Amino acid sequence: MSHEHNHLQEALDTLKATGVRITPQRHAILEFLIQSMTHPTADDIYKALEGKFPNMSVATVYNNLRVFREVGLVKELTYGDASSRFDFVTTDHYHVICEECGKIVDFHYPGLDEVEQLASHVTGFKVSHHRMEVYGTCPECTSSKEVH
Amino acid sequence: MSHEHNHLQEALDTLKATGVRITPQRHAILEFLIQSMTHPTADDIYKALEGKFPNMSVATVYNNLRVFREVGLVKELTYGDASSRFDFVTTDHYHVICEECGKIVDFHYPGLDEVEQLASHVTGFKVSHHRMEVYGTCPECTSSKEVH
DNA sequence: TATTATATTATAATCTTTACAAATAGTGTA
DNA sequence: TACACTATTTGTAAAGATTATAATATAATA
Repeated sequence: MSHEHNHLQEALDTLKATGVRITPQRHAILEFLIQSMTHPTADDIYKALEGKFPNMSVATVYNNLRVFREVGLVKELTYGDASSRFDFVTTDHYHVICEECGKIVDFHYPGLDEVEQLASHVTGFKVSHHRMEVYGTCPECTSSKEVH
Repeated sequence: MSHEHNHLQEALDTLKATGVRITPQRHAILEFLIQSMTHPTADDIYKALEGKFPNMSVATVYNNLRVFREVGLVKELTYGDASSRFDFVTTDHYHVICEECGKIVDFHYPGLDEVEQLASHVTGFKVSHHRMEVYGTCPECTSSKEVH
């Protein structure tokens, strides 16, 4: 049984446990998110599935991404550009983003608990979580800039 | 000479040094950003200045915020909600955001250089910078939830 | 299989941000 | 100070992402 299949099954179980109906569209969106390594936008997902679901509405993609987010299956990433990107939640990881080509690469790092603790101490907030992204230039863009 | 005045003067010097013209609108936008503790949206700024500049266009606000960002005077913050927020750059700090009322509070923390280094090492990226935000509930919202 | 609430679809509407062209106003120089 | 040159502002339109709405279709359950 592959990792992808595991993730999908767990996600479906989560939906069932939360009383969220499992429709073909939801199944397909989840499947696509899990196997996708590219942190797609809502429109990416819409385009990727229009072969399988010629009649699917963009609203369906947005609706279901919101449902998945509320249930905790999916994280919404808001960077500077126009549209949000969506990431299936697996283990804790952060993102490095290439400022040239927009590529997003995962990297693992132990959770920044001490930052949360300091923030909580200084501001009096009850802290729930944090987000962090690192920005730079990916190896491909670096090398293509060196060639003249 | 107040801190605000200092910041404003430095900002104007930066503009002059970069060859960016200093217009009344730019002056006012900068002034508002510096004295504002609320990380305003472009529309907030537009509304705040429409008394002083009844004819100012929203486009002017956006144009100038982009100019300030390019010159490094202003940071654009993109959170989950619809519109970007703008922050006058002073010293390095991070933000805690209240998930109940949206309040944004600054806190200082030594730069997370080691995270950047690890990310660079693992992914091969040339890292330029990072962003981080902490989320939680502010003291006011916490106490108002406790009362029944 | 029948029922019922939930999900999907199609479309319109909203909201933020950008593009564009014409009018205006800074800035350096004579 | 007046001129000329160019950047900036303005007003409006357009683009793009996301949400709202109402009618239709469908998943879950007995």
